[in-house]
Amino acid sequence: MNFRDILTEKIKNAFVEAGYDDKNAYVSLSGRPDLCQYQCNACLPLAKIYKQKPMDIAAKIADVLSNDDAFESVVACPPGFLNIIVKDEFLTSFINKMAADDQFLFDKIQNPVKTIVDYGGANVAKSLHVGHLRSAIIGESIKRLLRFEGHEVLGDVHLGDWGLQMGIVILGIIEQFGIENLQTDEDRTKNITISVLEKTYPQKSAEAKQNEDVMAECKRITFELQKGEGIYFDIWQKVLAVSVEDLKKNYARLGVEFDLWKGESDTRNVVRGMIDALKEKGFAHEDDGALVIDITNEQDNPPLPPFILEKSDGAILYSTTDLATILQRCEEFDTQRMIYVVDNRQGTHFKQLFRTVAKTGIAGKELDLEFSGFGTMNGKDGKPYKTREGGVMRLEDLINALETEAYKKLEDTIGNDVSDEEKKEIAHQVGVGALKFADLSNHRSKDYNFDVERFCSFEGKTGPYVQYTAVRIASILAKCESLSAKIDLPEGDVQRDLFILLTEYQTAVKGAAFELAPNILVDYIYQLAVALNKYYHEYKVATETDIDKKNSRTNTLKLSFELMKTLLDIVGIEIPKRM
RNA sequence: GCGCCUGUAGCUCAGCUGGAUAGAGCAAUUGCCUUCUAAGCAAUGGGCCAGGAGUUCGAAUCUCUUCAGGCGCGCCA
Repeated sequence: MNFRDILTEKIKNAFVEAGYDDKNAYVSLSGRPDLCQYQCNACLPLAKIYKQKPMDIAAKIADVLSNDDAFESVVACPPGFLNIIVKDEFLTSFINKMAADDQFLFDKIQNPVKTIVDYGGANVAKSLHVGHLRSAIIGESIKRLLRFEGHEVLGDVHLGDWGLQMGIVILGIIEQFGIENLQTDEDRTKNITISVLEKTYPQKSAEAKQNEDVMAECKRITFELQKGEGIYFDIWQKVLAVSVEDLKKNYARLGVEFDLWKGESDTRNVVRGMIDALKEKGFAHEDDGALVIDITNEQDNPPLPPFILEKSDGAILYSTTDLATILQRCEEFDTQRMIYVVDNRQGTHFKQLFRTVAKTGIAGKELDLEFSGFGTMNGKDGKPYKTREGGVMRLEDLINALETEAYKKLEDTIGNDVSDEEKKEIAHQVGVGALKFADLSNHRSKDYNFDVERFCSFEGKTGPYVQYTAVRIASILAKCESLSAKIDLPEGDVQRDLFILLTEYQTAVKGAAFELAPNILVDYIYQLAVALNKYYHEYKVATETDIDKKNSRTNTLKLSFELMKTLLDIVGIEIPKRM
């Protein structure tokens, strides 16, 4: 059980015993650490209900708790706060139990929910750019958070591989090589490479936007492709294979792993049946040449646009495949909850999608569909991020920049006994760690300013700071042997504060999971790193001559390190062997 | 036009189920490497929480409003 929950339970009992409602009687960390460790504010609102002075109520509660051996003191403070200090013995006993448990006494969820986190956002034939970074990092972290809580979670990259962009790319390829040079698998393997794809889409897409005829041809090819056979389909298969291989490489570099590499195209065999069923049930009808479902209601202002199943040219689009994907997931995995980690700007689309599911009852059961939107990544000027040359920055280049910077730093600080290979490995861990930490420390839904120079500084509240702290602790632990598992009462304020903070981890994890907001956890990790830096600065461990003190300190660091490692793993940050 | 989001230190951001003195990092100034790694530690300065009104014992947090910025409003994703 969570430490603060234990305290809350005691406080609640006291409220009941004193004859008051315990609804708001929860314990929070003190906002005035100079006065107390924890506080409870419930007496203030109770004053009105019971027509008593808040201080009188607080005094009664304090009195009830005066004999509880968990508390050093519970004091009523004007205008009616309860200021709480716990006994060192009580706190330390909890810390020892935490250290003895390989799950740190985490309360796993009782009813695991079958969940899919949809977070890739990657498009076939387009290289990953900084815009994909947020989805990947945030989504991966949400997946791991929920998994840590005990849910059954799958991550799905959900590739954009069946829409208009495919028509655009295919046309671009045909024009480059000639359709006669794309007939055999051998030809296609020779011509369709990742570097070709990277150039083709931006060029052709720009052209299609300018030229109506080109666009019409792209749309026609898309429509033909969606029949699932023929030369366009053959080309598409190769494009998909080449793309996925490249994407896997890039995601792996970020430490992002998907359980499912599904895409829009995977719905191609069920889309027809779904559309027919929706027509039959009278939900879908024709409008302006397109097949749509009306989903708006009177409360919507402005009215919600209709949900489009088929464009007027007969082709389907992402809304169609997204809907079909929901059905497929229910059927294949019996999914109960789906979380979409997607750019905020797609909010309306998902509102439409969820409304469609609710209105048509197409899933056949209650489904928890959530849009977990994230903000746009902007440059220093607050406008969408561009490279110096004005182009979109590729994710690969960004990671390279950070790794190079980390490598430079290593050359200055680390000894010559470290091999170049190891230096590169560390530079990679530090670079990616910096990137993830920086991204995750901002609130998910807010836009944020992307600044390579700031990311590369590696000082202060950054990933490398946290990694460095962990590395230092590991280095101390390597010099110390723990004789017994015992952790003694705190030797002073710094250690006591650390103990209290250690007990807070569960609140951070649960909060982050509940809000789908990894920044809550990242912030906790940072606080823990700060507390640990203070701790090992103030208390020497390896050089301590008092055996008992040394042992207790070692175990304190051991618990801290293990916890840090576990939490860093949730946010996808690795701890290097040395720094 | 309608809707959604944002506005907190010079800069980048936390805090937003209302609680005591609004927190970090960067930047600035100052100490600390003969004892476990200075990517560190300790300290100082810096705020009418965009403006106004309201609700409340109590507001950065809730409500209304003004201003500023971003985004979205049917066949792109």
